[in-house]
Amino acid sequence: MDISKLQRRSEFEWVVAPYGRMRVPAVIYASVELVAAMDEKVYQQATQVAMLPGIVQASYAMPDAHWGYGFPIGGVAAFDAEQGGVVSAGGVGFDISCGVRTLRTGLTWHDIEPVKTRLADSLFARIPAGVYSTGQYPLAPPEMDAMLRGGAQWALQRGFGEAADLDCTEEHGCMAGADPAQVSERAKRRQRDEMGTLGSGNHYLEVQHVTEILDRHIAEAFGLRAGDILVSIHCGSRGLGHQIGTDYLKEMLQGARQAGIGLPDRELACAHLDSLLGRRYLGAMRAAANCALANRQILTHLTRETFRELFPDSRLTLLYDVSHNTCKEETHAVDGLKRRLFVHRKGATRAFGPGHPDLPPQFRDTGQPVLIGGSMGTASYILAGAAGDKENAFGSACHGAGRSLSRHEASRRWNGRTVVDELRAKGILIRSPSMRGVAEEAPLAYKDVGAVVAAAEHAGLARIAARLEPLISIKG
DNA sequence: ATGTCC
Repeated sequence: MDISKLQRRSEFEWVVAPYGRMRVPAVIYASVELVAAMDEKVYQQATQVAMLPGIVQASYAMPDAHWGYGFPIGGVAAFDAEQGGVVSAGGVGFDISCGVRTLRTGLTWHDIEPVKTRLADSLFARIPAGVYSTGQYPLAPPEMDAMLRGGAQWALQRGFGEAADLDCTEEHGCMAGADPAQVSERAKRRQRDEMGTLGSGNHYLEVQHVTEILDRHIAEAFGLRAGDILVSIHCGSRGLGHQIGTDYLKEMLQGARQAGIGLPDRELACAHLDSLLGRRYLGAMRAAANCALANRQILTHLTRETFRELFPDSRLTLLYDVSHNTCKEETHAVDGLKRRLFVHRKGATRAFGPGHPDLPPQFRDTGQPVLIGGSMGTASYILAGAAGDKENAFGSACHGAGRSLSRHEASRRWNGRTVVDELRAKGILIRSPSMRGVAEEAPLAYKDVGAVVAAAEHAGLARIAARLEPLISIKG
């Protein structure tokens, strides 16, 4: 990105003042190196989002931002229904409510290392992964609707997981306002056999160890110590969310034309929040969020079963479950006035800080855990939301390393088998049904996650608590 | 991300 087009408001904050059809500024949080390396498309997309009706305060891009469909991945934008605000399917993303959950295992590196190969093979045998994978829990229509309404709470009632898991899941495991009637039959049909599956692309299940504690107070509150083994699960709403995105994008393109919303880009198709179409999308999107929550809950159950085979006394407890592709109705202070806003976070994690009223009691002192997955074979980080009195980007942070090369370019440059062998030499075991998928996810196809989280911290979005490195990665 | 083009 040409940084001469940006004003540097502070060391890690870059601003495009409104010009042309922009209603608000565009703000990018990043180091000079990250912003210079960003695709020009991020500038274009962040400024075009700033043109949408009812946008409040600014259009934001996180340090891991890259080119997405309509909105940048790593984009945050909030809209006010009373000021003609909109909801956009492209502003949530196709993988609705994709997210990360991290479990503590009570085990240490010394417990895992001798059985690493067996554990990798057991997990790969138990966790369905890959684009065509199906699970063991087909859902007939009435069950499908119950799942779409109940999310992780539904999963718990069906025997997947423990009651305490819900206390450590955003929305307490169930997104309110889900309306299965707004989800097409086609979307439900696609999901029928996909519950409890990881999916493909950048989705993974990783066994990780804590290699560094960077904030002793937060780490202690999160129950993390150096050498601890954690399991992180990154996945979303599979075929259902994708189909909902496809269905509503098409409707929103027609609807925007009829509603007289001038779109700077057809990929920014949207509907007024107070319109029937806008409300229908929100009902469907929230149902997809429950699908993702239920999916991660089932995968948690499968993970626990696998660990119990090798470690009969192991007890896996949930640290937290966060989504990073959402639109949520939240209260935020804008120019000193509290307003109800619809906050789109696409490839961006909610990062509410200490004292935020929406957080469960155990996170009131620290702020919520912000779970940042690196690329395959590289570090992940656990952060905590920043202090509320200087909330940035409506309480949001980055979600991962962010791509630096396209999938196509990555698969051209690397061979999957070679990538697996190189990581094995570093003590990291990869299990995947797709060597092409592994090539697309090669570590060097992503930005440096360490630089991304450092920028997030310096920009005041969140505070780094712990660094994790992978031992085993089950890839889709 | 995705029955990787209904």
